[in-house]
Amino acid sequence: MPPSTTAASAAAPSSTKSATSEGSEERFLHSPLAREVAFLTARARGRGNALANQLLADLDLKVRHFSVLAMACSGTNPSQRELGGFLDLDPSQVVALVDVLEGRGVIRREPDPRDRRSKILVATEAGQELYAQAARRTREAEDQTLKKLSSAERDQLRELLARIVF
Amino acid sequence: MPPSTTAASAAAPSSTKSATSEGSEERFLHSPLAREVAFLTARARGRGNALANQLLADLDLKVRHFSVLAMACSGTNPSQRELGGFLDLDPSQVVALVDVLEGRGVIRREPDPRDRRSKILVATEAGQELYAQAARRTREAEDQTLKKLSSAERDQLRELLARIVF
DNA sequence: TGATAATATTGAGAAAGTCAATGATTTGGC
DNA sequence: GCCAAATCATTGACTTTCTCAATATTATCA
Repeated sequence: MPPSTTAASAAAPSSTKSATSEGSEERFLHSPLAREVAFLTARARGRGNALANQLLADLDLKVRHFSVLAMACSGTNPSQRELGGFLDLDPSQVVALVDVLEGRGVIRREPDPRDRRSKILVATEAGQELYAQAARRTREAEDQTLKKLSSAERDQLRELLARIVF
Repeated sequence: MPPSTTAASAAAPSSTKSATSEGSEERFLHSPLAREVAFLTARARGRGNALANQLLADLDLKVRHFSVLAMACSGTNPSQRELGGFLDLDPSQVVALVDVLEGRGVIRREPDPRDRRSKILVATEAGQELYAQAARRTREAEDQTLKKLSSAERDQLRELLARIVF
């Protein structure tokens, strides 16, 4: 038996080209998925990540490396486990990331005076300098992705996101 | 020669256990990274995804499958290429996802009357039913992840995110 | 018509994520 | 103080996801 609904009855994609740079996405803007914050955050993260990775490329960094470098520069002296918890990384991923950054001489593993199992991450001088350069680029990336938002709206977005993830 | 800066001078993680369920993250809350929306969206996406995947598990769905099912159910009749663009998926990933969903009989590839290269995605009856069940679960997941936000704040968050990703 | 581009597909390889096992160490109960 | 259980970093295997190039079919357009 044939399905009750006949498909492909509403689409008219190729006729009108949008004036802006966007393609045929207006059609999907009112779909239920486009209202889910899970979808929206996934897309925001995807776009932001891609742009940031692009801007960090000439420093041989990806956002994942930048994130651990940033934490090593933060003065909070995180252990690897704490870092993994904060960045949502498996312990094994942490050692891999720390290995490459330590291999580049930008961070160090230091013994934790309170617990000899644990290792504390700190940035070297070179690490601080690299972080300074990288942070400029990620700020640029953030500015770009938030360009449609006012300063107040950016703070608002930050605050709302912080409320749901902490 | 010893390094100029002595590390591990400020941490006191294990002494006070937080009253809530969170661990030692308060220490990192004022780090620069915690103010970056790239980081916040990544974390939000990670948490949301994990919870949604959990709630969808008994339907043998992940959010990635749910997303294409949702679009197939939306009445917008997306082509595979359009779907990939909207969901930030490589064409090859789209065919893989569509293959499994079509194999389960919940969506169909239909010929695009305007372009015989392209294939349009529509949901079957079984697909609509599966989507109804799945959507309940993702709504539950969203409600859970946004539980600290008022209804107005949720709308605000949705609107701000939509502005930056569309 | 013929050249160029776009669509879905395949396949290969890299990157990222997941998980279990292990040695060293700490913690907590006794 | 001692022993069992838990925790931390690490390794290695494995799965999933991502990325990219090549291809056959079909559209577009000069």
